[in-house]
Amino acid sequence: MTSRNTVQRTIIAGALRELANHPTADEVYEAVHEEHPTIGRATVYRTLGRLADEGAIGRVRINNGADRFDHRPFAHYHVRCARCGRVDDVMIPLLSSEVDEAAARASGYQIEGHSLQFDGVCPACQASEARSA
Amino acid sequence: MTSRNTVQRTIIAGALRELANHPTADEVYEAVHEEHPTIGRATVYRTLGRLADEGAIGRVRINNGADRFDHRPFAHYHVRCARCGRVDDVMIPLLSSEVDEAAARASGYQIEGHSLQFDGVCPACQASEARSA
DNA sequence: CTTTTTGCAAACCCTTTGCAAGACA
DNA sequence: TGTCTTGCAAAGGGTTTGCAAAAAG
Repeated sequence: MTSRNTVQRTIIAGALRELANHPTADEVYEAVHEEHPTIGRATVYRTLGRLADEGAIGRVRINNGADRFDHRPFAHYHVRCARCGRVDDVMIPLLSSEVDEAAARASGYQIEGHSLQFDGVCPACQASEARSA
Repeated sequence: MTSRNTVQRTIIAGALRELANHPTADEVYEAVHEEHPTIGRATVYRTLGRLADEGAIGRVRINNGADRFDHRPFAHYHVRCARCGRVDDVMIPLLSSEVDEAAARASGYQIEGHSLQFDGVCPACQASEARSA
């Protein structure tokens, strides 16, 4: 239950903070592993999972793709580019709790939360499509 | 481009119609394969994918889990039980297009759509937790 | 000292792919 | 016919796991 402060944990959390744009666990692993070749992939996956479970970092579950991690622990939505796979923040207000309540009424479930993912085309891919059109 | 009407296609679409509760491709495969042992897994995956792309059936992408298929082709939201993994429909109105528009404004993406997944505890698991509490 | 965490490799789940043979239009 | 689809097995991406050794409290 108690979560120990290991060297690896510090390194991994630090690497996540320095990596921009929602890296996947594997991207964090690559970055960490380059500086600290003894740190294994399993440790990175486990540590990121633990940090996310504890609420210290955010985990962005992507439909049909690797999970991504976010060093900022507050909830917000994300959008994924259908062309290049890039993931960005969508800083709009969270859906009101009425939506969860309506879902609870409609389904009989006890709703614990929701995830909303937008799909679209990022500015860069829009530009390159306009160019080639 | 033209989509052919093969025996397999008919069988797979039929099996999906008979399976309740959003089966995974593998569950469809199991059902189909039992009746028609020559039909392979790849065919089931490919056919379900094609049917979904054509809009004949729905594909429910689950965070962190296998895709599920729905013989009803109209869009609706889903909820997944955090305990048993069951997936059910959530028949609430779709989010207004204003939400997509706000996301477009906030992100610069050209938004093509969104997916909203609820997470919670299904009635059966609620009951079994109440019993053991 | 006790319990958690690590590192490694192997296992795992879900899905896609290459290719030759077969089925549709 | 021409081309789409099938079946098979193998490969692929992402993540988890078993286990003994090492580290944290």
